[in-house]
Amino acid sequence: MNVLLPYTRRAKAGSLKESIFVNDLDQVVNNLTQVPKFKFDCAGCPIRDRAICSLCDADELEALEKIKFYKSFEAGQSIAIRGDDLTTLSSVVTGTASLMRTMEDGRAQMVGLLLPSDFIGRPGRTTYSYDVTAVSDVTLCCFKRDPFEALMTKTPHLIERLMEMSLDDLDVARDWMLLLGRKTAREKVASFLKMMIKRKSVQVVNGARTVDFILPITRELMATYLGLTIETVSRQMGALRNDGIIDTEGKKRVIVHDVDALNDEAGDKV
Amino acid sequence: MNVLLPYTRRAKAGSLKESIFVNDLDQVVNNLTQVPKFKFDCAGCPIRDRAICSLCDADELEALEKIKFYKSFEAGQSIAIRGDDLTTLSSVVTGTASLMRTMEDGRAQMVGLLLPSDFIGRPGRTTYSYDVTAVSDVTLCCFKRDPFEALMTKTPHLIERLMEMSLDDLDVARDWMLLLGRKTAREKVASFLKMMIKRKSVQVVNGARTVDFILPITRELMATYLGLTIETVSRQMGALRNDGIIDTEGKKRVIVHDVDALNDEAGDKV
DNA sequence: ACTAAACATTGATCCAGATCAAAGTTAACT
DNA sequence: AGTTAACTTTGATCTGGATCAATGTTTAGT
Repeated sequence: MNVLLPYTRRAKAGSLKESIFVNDLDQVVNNLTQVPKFKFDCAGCPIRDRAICSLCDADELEALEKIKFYKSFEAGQSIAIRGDDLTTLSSVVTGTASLMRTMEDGRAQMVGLLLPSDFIGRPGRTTYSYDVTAVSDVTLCCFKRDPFEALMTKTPHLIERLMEMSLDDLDVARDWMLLLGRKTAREKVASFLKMMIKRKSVQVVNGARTVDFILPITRELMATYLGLTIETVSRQMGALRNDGIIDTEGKKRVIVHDVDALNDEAGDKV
Repeated sequence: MNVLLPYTRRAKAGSLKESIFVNDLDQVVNNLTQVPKFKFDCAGCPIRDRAICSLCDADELEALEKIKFYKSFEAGQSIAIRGDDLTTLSSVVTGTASLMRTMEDGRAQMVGLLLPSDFIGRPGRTTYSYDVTAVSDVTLCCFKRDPFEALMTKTPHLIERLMEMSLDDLDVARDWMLLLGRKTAREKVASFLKMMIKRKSVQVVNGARTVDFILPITRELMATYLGLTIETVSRQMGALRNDGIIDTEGKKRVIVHDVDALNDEAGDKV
């Protein structure tokens, strides 16, 4: 049996300062300079090119702009609980959030990691299907469901983009199923690091070989993500370090010496 | 390590007669009476009410009817391999197919079980992301990608329905992730039986308590589905039988005595 | 009815990863 | 700089499910 404490235990203990995670350059800059968190309009929006609105033209964007509003959450805060009324649909603008499914006895499985541009909620549903939690400080671009759905019927670009995004999410979920069902602990951890490199589009330092980045989540969340325990994640990180595949510094910094070697450890052919 | 033989080994050995699976009444009737397999038009289509076309009005249906054609596969046959050109999109009309991801060394994970009305392929992709295999004899309603996509841009009902279906698939995949990552073998097997009852909409015999049905897949595919080995699936089926939760007859028939008891074993609250 | 291939069950043993239990680090706040 | 709570690592042991190895059962085709 594989019982993890419910994630809410961590959330209660969270405080603003202690949990600054460095997910991308924008956020680092925000944190360092204490810039007010959501002073942008659509024109200056950091996720304009890949969010739900990315196919929209100027007119459509204007209509969206009229009904949008921002909302922010501190690291560790619950954004929504499975079963909550889904009155608001939103996009992650900055920060990282988790999508989680839990069992009565506390066993928890992360089923999605939400990064900037990812969409929360689904038109046509009236309640949340998952627990959504802010992993780092998070800013959401929100729409009330009714006006958004009304707009959607008039704006094929929105449906098209939402469909693209849903199908991409489906592919990610299914790859993840292979990981959860068939990969070894070492392969799981290597796959996770590989995915971090891919999704964060981390800058490559030494001619596509060495990559240096900051993990956006704790060992506990990694374990929840990978269907493992904290101890196993820790041991596998240690093993990858001993085998010279990676180096670590502090809790969060990871240096991958040879991306190809890491890919081999992940067990995917391509 | 958890190596299963690649599914293709089974496919090669398959022959038509040996693999008649009883998925639903239509198919039983087809098999028994040797009715030609796809003599229907859209008006008489058994999946009209829930397939990709379910929101379409008469005009839209007529346009679809012009470009559709049928294709059938024998049990065990490969429908497509990951990486194949995705020139044809299709809906399952009768039979059962599997969506599979495999690793180089033969480890395989089923990532979707396709039943009548489920859609295969995705607009906007040019290759298959998964191996698709006919589990029973399968009939598909097919569309060439180009004319279908052309039609889709003019027919919001198609996009809307495809989006609904994709989002449903995503929820199924994520529930499955919880199963793969955190459930015990017994819970996995119970969850599978529960899902069979739910998705097949099997007729209830004794006042919502006893349900009697035919498994559409072998122990091997159940194992591939659940991230287990054949032996473990077999032992857990035996354990559920010993504990009086189910009875079995032959390889495929299952009698669930108490659906509520089965639900408890599956480990989901609702 | 018989045969052979496919499929399923059962038993013995093993091992990857869980669990239990400290001890060691890190970093926010005083 | 020191304190403390949160987080991580490391070690010892246990166990659920994998693996190895037969044996039993079903069913298509002769």
